[in-house]
Formats: sequence, C-alpha cells, structure tokens
Amino acid sequence: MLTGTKLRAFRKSLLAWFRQFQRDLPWRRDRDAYRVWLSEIMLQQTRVAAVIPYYERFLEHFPTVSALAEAPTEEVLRFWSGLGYYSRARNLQRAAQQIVAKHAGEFPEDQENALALPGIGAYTAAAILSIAFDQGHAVLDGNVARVLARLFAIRGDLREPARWQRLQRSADELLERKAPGDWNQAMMELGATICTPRAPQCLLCPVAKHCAARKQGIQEEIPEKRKKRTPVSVTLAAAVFVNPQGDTVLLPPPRTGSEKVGADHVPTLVSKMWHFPTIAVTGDPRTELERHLKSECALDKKRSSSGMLSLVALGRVRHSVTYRQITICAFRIPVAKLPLLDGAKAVALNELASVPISNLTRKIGRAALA
DNA sequence: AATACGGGGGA
DNA sequence: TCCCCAGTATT
Repeated sequence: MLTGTKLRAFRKSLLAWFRQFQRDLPWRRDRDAYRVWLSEIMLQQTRVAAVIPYYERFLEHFPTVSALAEAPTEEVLRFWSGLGYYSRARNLQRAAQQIVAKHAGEFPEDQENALALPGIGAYTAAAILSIAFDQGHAVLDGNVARVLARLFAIRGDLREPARWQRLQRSADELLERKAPGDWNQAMMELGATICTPRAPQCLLCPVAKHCAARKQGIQEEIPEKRKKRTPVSVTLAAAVFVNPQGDTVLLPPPRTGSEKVGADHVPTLVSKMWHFPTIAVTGDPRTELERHLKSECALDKKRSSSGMLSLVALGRVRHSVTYRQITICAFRIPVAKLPLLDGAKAVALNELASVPISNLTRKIGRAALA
C-alpha cells in the first residue's frame, strides 16, 4: 500500500520515465479510438513485435470502422492470417458492425457500451477508454499484475480470482487520475521493458526504491510460475493435392453451430480457417490417409481401382496449439484433376494467402513447395 | 471455475 | 528448447 508522499513520488517517477523512454509504436501516433481499439485487440496475448506489421497492413486496408464493418469477413481474416486467435478478428468485425448500427460509427465512450462489444472485456475496455478518452479506468493485464505483485511482494498465483481482484484494487488506487491514458501505458510499458517476467532490470527501474519484492530480494520469485498443463501429442496426416497447374485443394473452416465438428477434432486443430484435407492418425499416416481419401472423398470412383494415388511424403511439420504438440505428416499427391471435395476450393499452392489460413497450413504449404 | 484458442520472442 | 505471454468467450 502506497499513500501520501510516497504515492505521489511513485506516480511522478513512473510517469516521467514513461514520457521520456516510451517506445515509438505505430499506435502511439495519435489517440484515435479505432486505432487504439485495433492495437489493443491485436496485442491480446501477442507480442508487440509480432503485431506491428499486421497493425499497419490492417489499418491501411481497413482505415475506418465502417470500412471494417462492410468488408467481407474472409477479407478481414486474410489480413489477420498468421497472427493467431482468429476469433479476435471475427469479434472485431462484429463489433465494428455493432458500432455502425448502434453508435453512428463512433467507438462508444462509456464503459457499459464498450463492454457490450464482442471481444472487449474488462482489460480492453479500460485500455481503450483511458488511452483514447483519458477516462479513469485502471487496466490490469499480465504486465501490470506482475508489476503490482512485485511492488507489493504478493506471492501466489496471480490469476486466482481473489488475488486478481486485489490487484485490480491496487491498480485502481495507484491510477494517476490526471493522466489515466499515459499512466496505464506507463504501467504496462514498465512490465514489458523493465519489470519483465524473468531477469527484471531493477537497476534501470524508475520506481525500484518503492518495490517491496526488491527490498526482500525476491523479485525473481514473483510472480509464481503458473502450473502448466501436461502436453498432449497429436499426429495428423495432411493431403496436399497438386494438379499440373500447381493448384491445390483446401477445405473451408467448419461452419459454427449447425455442423458438428468431426470426432477427430481436426478442424479445431487447424484453427477454423481454410486447411488441407487432414485427419488425426494413430498408426501409419500414409496408410490411414490413403484409406480415408478413398472412402471419404470418393476418389476411386472414377479411377481404376488399383489406387493410382501416389503419396509423396513431405517433411514432418511441427506445430503447437496451447498444450497440444502436433506433428503433421504431409503428403504431396500429384493428380491430373483436383478431387471435388465438399465445399472445397482450388487455390494456387504458391498463393495460399489468397484465402485465410493459419500458420499450420502455411507451414504445410511451404513444405510442399520446397 | 476450467478450458479453448495461435503464435512468436527472448533467455 | 522452454517459458511467457499487452485476454475473452464459452461451458
């Protein structure tokens, strides 16, 4: 707990540090709500360095809320392709449509309406309203939580709801109400650049003298490292058909709701984006994929039954989705004509980016080209 | 309350 | 290679 003179000194030091040393980031050029919103959504669970190129391309293509609202969803996903957490992009566009319909195209300036938008929770609402409109909402994200936990030497799992609530109250008390936007960014900037998860740079910290963890020499022990779920290995077999023109076949994202996801959960593992025909396998990938293609895709109907399919093994592709470690055995399958799979689309193998795909599909495509 | 969701940067 | 994420929605 910081009060009185010490609280004022803490605020002054951190704010001065931020104003002098903040990184020059694309979304800090102005405080336009749409830009702040877009950056905050992209930054959820995603590093600054990864976001920057996406942010600039996305903004160039969808310069306004209404441009985003009116665009085909496939187009929005294409510009998100590779960034991950694709529900963020779908929610972003739904929110844009909601803003056009209910708020005359302007991002709502009140917390209730902001929170009502898809993809916007407590953190993002506080971030946007404080940065764009200088409203007094304190943000609490992973960085701020870590800073506060060290500042007050709070042990234990920070994600425990009770502990998270306590951290939120601390953030609220510390908030510099004269400059909430800069203040929130300063707290996050400190966590991102100085008060890092490992090897915090206390010697460079503008508020080191206020830090309880540093006083006790336990800054490296906080926060308690989260218990990780035991990894599960999954093996997939993927079919990369290639016709003489260099086109391949991709399957569409699974339709949400109406259609039941296959028992093998393959659509989930390929991110609800366009993907190569893929199955989960337990035994020999080639055998199982061959059998699957013949039965499910009616490939043999028009061909001689001797199985003209030749599967050329490509290198194994590794990929991970949260706790799942996926190994994909990809096979290049030369064909005269691409098979007509249900809902499938023909795409040039060297231009997969013409449709929204995940990095898993991108990796397989690269392996097939090499 | 627990779980799902992608991917990459830095040690 | 492992660890840690600039969280939100769903069940």
